[in-house]
Amino acid sequence: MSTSGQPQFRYTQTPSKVLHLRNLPWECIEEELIELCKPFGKIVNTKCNVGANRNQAFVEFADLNQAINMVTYYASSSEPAQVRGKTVYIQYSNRHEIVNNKGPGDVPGNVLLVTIEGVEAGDVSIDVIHLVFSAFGFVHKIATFEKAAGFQALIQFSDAVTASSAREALDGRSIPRYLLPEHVGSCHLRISYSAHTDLNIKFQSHRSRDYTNPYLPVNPTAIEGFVQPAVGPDGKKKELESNVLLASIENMQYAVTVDVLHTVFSAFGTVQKIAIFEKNGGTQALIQYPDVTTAAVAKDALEGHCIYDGGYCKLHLSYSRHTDLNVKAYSDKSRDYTIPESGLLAMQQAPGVPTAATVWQNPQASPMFPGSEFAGGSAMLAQSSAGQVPSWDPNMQAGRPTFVSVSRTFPGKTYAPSSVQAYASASTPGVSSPLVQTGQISPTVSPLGVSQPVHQPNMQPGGSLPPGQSPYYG
DNA sequence: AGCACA
Repeated sequence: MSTSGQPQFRYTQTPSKVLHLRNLPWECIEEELIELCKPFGKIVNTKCNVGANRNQAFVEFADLNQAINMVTYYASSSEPAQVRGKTVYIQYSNRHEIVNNKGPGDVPGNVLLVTIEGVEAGDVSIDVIHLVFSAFGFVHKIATFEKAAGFQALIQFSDAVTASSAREALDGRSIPRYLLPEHVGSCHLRISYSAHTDLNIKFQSHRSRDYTNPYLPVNPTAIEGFVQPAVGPDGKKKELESNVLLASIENMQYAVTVDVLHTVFSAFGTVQKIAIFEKNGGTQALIQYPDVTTAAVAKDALEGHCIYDGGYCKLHLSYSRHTDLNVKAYSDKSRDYTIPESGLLAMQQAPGVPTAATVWQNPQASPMFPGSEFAGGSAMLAQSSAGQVPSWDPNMQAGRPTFVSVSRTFPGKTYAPSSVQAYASASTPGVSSPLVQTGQISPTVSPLGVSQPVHQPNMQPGGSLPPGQSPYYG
């Protein structure tokens, strides 16, 4: 069944109504493809900006003869096919139809997902991002974070039209050099659409902003300047407490699923959300409780204990810097128990950020806050007039007008007052969970028994039960 | 300048 493999040469290729175009300018847009091809027939589909360099494209004609016409025409023409002055090479595609799988990032929305390539998180301040994107309209909110893909930002506009104008203008372009630190080489913006419609910004911080809500509290850790481990009265470092626990799972010989974790951690109170992920080759999980107290009890009770008998899946717990996980409601790696009917809702959940089953934003996550001045000391804050779309010139030199120094308060356009309500909804559901007191958890009694005694792995302090008891995940 | 990975 190996049909591929043989290199196809121009003269031996079987005709197809799909043509493969190479050597296009990377900026090439569909209109230009159509312009080039439509003299030869009816175009029913295109796919442009294909390939690593985004310089290839496919065009599908309604009829095979139309494609043949185009190929034969340019095969004997003295004028090569051109787009923007570049010679375009045309051949039959080795496929016979274009499959347009629009990824989630291609569905227009009011929130953009911007990947800033070639920079570290610290290189591009949120003010610079705000400045750049404000050129296209009022930026409501920005959340930045680091992912495998690199430094990313979600940028929320009023509507999809504004967002798409920003995308059209900026995708593939670079942030002007003068807005970047010296050491940054190139930094291309890769822009797609997020499925989010309204970002949930909890704090104004150096990595997230809500420009619609001047009353939003400033990240407390930002005010302090640094997130430094608090020092207890005894002078020892005290962990910052949190309602979210970070569990590292050691010696993970058996599958640890969301359900298993839910069972284990529910013994101490309502578990709101769980996210499992891989880090440094190990498995970790975040478990969110409604409050710090519950988390503290669970942490103390479970620390160092094993999910399975025999020392398997040993838990090490610490407090996360997260306070509210933003997870898919229902996936194999995450669960949001605060959403009713999460099984159904899971289908509609917004996969705003690609690649990960779990996504969370944390305004407090970075340990550093640059400077005491809240706006990060940036003198580059600019307030461009919302709604206007200045032309974007990446070669723009410093010293251009438009910069005004803006105070360290946030540009206080109070738009939708309704946005305030959104924050109220971010709190915990009104489930008062009966806490299992620490004292009640004898080291020899499995807390698992509390909730789901049947068919669940045994929570053992150190494998002291009779050996040979196998976990139910075998 | 050489085939789409959503």
